[in-house]
Amino acid sequence: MGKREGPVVCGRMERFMEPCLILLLLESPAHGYELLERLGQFGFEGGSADAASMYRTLRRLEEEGMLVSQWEESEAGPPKRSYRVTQEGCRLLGRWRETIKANKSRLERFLKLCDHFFEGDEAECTP
Amino acid sequence: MGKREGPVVCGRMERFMEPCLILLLLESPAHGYELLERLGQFGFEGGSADAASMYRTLRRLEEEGMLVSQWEESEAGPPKRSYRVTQEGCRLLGRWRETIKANKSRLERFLKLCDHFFEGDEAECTP
DNA sequence: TGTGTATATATACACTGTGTATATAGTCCT
DNA sequence: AGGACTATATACACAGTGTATATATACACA
Repeated sequence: MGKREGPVVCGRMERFMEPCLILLLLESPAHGYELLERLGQFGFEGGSADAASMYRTLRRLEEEGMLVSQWEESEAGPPKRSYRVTQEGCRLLGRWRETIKANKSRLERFLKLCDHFFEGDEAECTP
Repeated sequence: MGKREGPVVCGRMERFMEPCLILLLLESPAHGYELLERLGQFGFEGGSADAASMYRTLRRLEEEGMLVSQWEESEAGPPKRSYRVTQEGCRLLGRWRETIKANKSRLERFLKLCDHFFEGDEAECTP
């Protein structure tokens, strides 16, 4: 009943949050705290790690000219920094799109070959 | 004509080489230098960075009991360390398989939403 | 009035994995 | 002897992430 089930299988996709943020902001301008929820659809759990990563990424993207922000007074709660995407940000998203298509293909090739060694949904194979 | 086309879009999938190596060794036992070529089918280019990463990963997987190795004398060239997968390694592959299925879904959700903002194969969208 | 909760943004520090560069060594060719 | 190919390995620096913490406003409730 230990929580130990072997070495970590992280499968973390580096920087993947970046294109997700641009895409969400393209749907509609928003501030960080709101984006944190909407990131859920791409598999981010919205924990404190994701929050830290998100705020860092938003700041960096603005430094790089991919986003612009403005402070907005809130009726309730502290002020929020609202972001929107620039033309540069759009071009960046286009490059991410190609990269992500390529990565999807890599995963598909892996899974296809993997299926030869697994019986349907079996969790194991034999050496 | 500069090589500069904006910030880096690395899209690196952390540790992805690990399950690829196990899968290739499940197909047939092999040594590192040979695996380096076969890794090409999963998008690894086989450069010196991949080589370093591969040898490190093979050694770690053996330490963790996922692989076992033995030295083999070669008719031509230096001896080679030949690896094969253990039962533990098979279980690990099973967990990677689930993780990678999940990541494929994340990428698909991204691409599907992305398509709303791009015209077919267009490389750009509008803010 | 003070305490706790929710909202909202931000950053310091340590850790992990990667990329670059380099080292070692045997075999074959010229 | 020198260079190319095969084969394995590791030191060092860097980049991205996770944890922990800091700051500040608004509101409910005792």
